[in-house]
Amino acid sequence: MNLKELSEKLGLSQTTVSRALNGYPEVREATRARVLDAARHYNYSPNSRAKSLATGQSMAIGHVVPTSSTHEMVNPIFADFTAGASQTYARHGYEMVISTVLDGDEEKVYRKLKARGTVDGVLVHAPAMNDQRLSFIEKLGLPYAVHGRVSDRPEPYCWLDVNNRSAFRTATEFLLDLGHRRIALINGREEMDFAYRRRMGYLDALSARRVPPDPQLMLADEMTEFFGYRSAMQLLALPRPPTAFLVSSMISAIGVRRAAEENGLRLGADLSVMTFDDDLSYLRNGADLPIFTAMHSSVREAGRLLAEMLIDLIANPGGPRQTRLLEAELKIGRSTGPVPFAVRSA
Amino acid sequence: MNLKELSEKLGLSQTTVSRALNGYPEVREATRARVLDAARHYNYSPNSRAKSLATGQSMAIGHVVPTSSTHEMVNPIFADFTAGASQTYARHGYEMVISTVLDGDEEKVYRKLKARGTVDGVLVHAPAMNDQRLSFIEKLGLPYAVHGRVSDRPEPYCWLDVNNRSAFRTATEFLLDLGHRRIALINGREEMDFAYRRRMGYLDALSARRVPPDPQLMLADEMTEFFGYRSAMQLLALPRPPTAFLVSSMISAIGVRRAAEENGLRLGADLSVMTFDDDLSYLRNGADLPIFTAMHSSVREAGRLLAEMLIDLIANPGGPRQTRLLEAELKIGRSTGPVPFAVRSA
DNA sequence: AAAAATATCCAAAGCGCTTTGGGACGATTC
DNA sequence: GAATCGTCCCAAAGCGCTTTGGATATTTTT
Repeated sequence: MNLKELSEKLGLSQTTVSRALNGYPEVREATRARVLDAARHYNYSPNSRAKSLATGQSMAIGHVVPTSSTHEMVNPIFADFTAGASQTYARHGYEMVISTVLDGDEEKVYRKLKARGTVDGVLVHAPAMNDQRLSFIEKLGLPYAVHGRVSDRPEPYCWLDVNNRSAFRTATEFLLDLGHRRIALINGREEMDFAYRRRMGYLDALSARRVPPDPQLMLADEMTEFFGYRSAMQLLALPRPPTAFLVSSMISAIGVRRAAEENGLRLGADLSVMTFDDDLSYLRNGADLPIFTAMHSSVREAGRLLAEMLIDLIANPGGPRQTRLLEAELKIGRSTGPVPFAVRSA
Repeated sequence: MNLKELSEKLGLSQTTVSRALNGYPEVREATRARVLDAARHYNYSPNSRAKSLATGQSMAIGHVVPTSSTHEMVNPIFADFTAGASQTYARHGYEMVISTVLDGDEEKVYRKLKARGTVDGVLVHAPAMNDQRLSFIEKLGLPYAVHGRVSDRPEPYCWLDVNNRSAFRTATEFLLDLGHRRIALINGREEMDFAYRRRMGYLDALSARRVPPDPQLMLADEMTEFFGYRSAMQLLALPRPPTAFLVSSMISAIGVRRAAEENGLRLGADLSVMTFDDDLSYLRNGADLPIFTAMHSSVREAGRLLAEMLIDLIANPGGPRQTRLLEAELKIGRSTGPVPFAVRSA
């Protein structure tokens, strides 16, 4: 069933039917009702390709996900973020188009997306420090919104980010208040902008208390379970091991917990662990009492909001670039406690 | 830059340029080379909407992800599965379109996808027992492939599945061989087809050894960390607690480990835990020695393969429905061991 | 009652591509 | 030398929609 057939059934022109369906005023209400009824009855939906071609809008938004051929890491927050974004898209009649791309092929993919008219805009994930992509996408003239920020980018652009710096400052202060002085930072890869900001927050808090940072205690890598485990095993074997761990993700924190367990250390008593909780749906941080003391911010909500901002930008390309900084919330759980007496007195 | 402009620059007709680009034989090789050069030079990519309209193919495949408004659960394997599928799509020039949908609206979404010509086929996730979707999609005439199977469906359809039954039979036998008799099953929701099959495999092994199943030891729910934790806490508090846990997902197994830890039980010594390892990229089951003894099968590889099968089906709609059953592999880790002596002698 | 304004509808062009049905030309065959 | 056959190219139709620029009734205004 297409527009032509539908209009023939109704004894109307395609013009009138199209206008009736799209809410234009040049059609009598009685006629519009008749058209809508018929459309429902015949299960008519306009062909999206034809519509796109005619309007010049694709009503789709692209997410380009980098996938290295070597480590094949998929960001664990990706699923929840896109689920949030997708809800917004659905509400506004947009489709979500996802492409994975090998490192280095990114520009080619963005260029194609633009040239082929596949999408009306793109959502940029996981920006690195001084990310090259943004100025490239900007030059292409493709509307875009960034999940995170790019340091050293003076040009305005549309972004939404968690205040990673203040979150990690708060977390570090919390641990300092408990008496911890040797606090390990298990961070994400520090070429990533968010990881860099987190380290800054951690250092802010240390220097405010005149605690000299120990480079031995600061590790950074892909935030897997195994990285958390390996880092903790290594640090706990030091002559003067850390008494607290600040871990950039729940997944890695779980690895830290495993290492603690193997060392016979009880969380919250012998060892304190804090983490950043993205509120992943399959990994909720406890129902009543949180498993981990954590800085908490829903990545799904971030997806919903940022999608909204991008849609606004597409609708209003000349408008100002919206930005939004979310504050993470401290949630105290069972994984932290005061420095053990043995260490304190040592 | 569109086809018209490109052909004008070349002094050729649109027909010839189109044919040159699409590899048709009616064009001289010298001309084709000239056209390809120009296309590269001007960064020309054909508008995908126009192409779709002309060919009737959308070169896109839909993934419809159910999202309940109440629990908002995103399947943790989703990201890895789609990453795999997406690689295949990219290789074949397909786009991946993802829609989330609230419970109950599924038929509407599939119908729209078909009527609007947004996709050439769909990939069906997480089929339930006797899933209604398949016959509906079949009736719509939309090519589809299923990740998993649907019991009690006599009609042929394209699917790829892990042999869940044999995997859980093997796992249970492994635990029985270690002397365990009270083996808990922490399963996914048993309306889901895969969970039902897993339970069957578990029961197969028990009955082959004449171990009567204890309904108290069989729990099923959404496979979150918390569900694993809560289940284990509950079961370990029984008068005669299980000595082994067979857990349907790594995430829940991590929850079980947390419960074991809180009860002061060492994995592999005081308590055995086995799980199913989908080889998620952010949750690799150990580098050298696996954390958990597990049945192992890569869900990313599943995505790659199934996408390939769906593309075949779209290219050859009259052809036979391909099916594929993957066997999971037993990987022995540190989380299992013989029944503790205290229990054995009790 | 005539003129102007408004409401309601339609024919046709156009979005950028593919594909059908030739046409022109040189090479081959009889 | 005419008929046949490939080779190489083109004009135009068509995919299903939106939208422009009227056309025709119907009201409203003067």
